[in-house]
Amino acid sequence: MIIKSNGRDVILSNISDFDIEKTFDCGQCFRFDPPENTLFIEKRTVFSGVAFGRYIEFEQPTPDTLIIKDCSIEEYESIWKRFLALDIDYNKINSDILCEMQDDSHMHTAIKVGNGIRILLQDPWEAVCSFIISQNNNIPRIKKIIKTLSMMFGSEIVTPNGVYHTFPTPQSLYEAGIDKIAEARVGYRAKHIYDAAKKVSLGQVNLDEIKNLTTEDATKALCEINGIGPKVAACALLFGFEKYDVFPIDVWMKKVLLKYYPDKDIDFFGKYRGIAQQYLFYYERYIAANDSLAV
DNA sequence: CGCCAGGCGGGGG
DNA sequence: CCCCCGCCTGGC
Repeated sequence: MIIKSNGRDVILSNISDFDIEKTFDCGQCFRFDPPENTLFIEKRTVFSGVAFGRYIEFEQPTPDTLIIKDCSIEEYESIWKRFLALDIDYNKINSDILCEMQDDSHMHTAIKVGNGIRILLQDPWEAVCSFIISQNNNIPRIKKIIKTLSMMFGSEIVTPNGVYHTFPTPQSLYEAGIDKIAEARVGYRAKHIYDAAKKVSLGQVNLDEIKNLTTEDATKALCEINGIGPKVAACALLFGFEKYDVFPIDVWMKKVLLKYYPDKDIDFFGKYRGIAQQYLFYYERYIAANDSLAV
């Protein structure tokens, strides 16, 4: 990978195993979108949004080039390289997954189809809160709720592309209270979001410490928050705490397990089972989407 | 209208 | 201990 700056943007060339569309479209992140005028059918190569308190725009004009707009090399190195997981060798991870799974044929196909997906490293609090919101909910509505909460309780970022808002801090949501949070149309999740905000604000749940715990202990710690169970904890740990050995099981993964792996247990998927899960998840939804187009 | 959407918590068996 | 139901809301 070659890192260069043209004085305005950071330009990465010779990148591999990175697909911006798959990465931002696989249900792990709710705050990045293509420009509004992008047609659904065309390949989407530009995604922009807010993370870590900043507005940022990414463009992948060719498979091996990534442009990070209005960004210095320093900012790339300290924030976006980690966020996009560009410091991680996915070629090696993919072969490790296949090796541990004894070259399982379904996994082989899923990796082929999903190649380029990267597990983003999002802000821990944002991941916790976002996946509390995700329970019993669909992606468009999750996105809408997070946008509303950010507008109500985040701080404003003015950009040439419009006004954006940072993700609300635990403190701002704690101060807001359940009733104000409920005005974002979050439904019964208001008390869950509030409980999370309260416990994180008061230090009853320490997200920095959770980072250093084993996956098992980290899961227990997160489940102290009302509204966090095994599924939400697993997603938060995978997408916000760099825990690759969790295995979120949702309705899609239940289908996958039943269909391809009826007699396997979780250990079969190896130490990168969180990433393996993401490939299988993407693959199953890809098949479902193609089936519905074919009819 | 009813059902469902990337679950969880509480109650009853 | 496990199973199962209700839950806010919006889209179909």
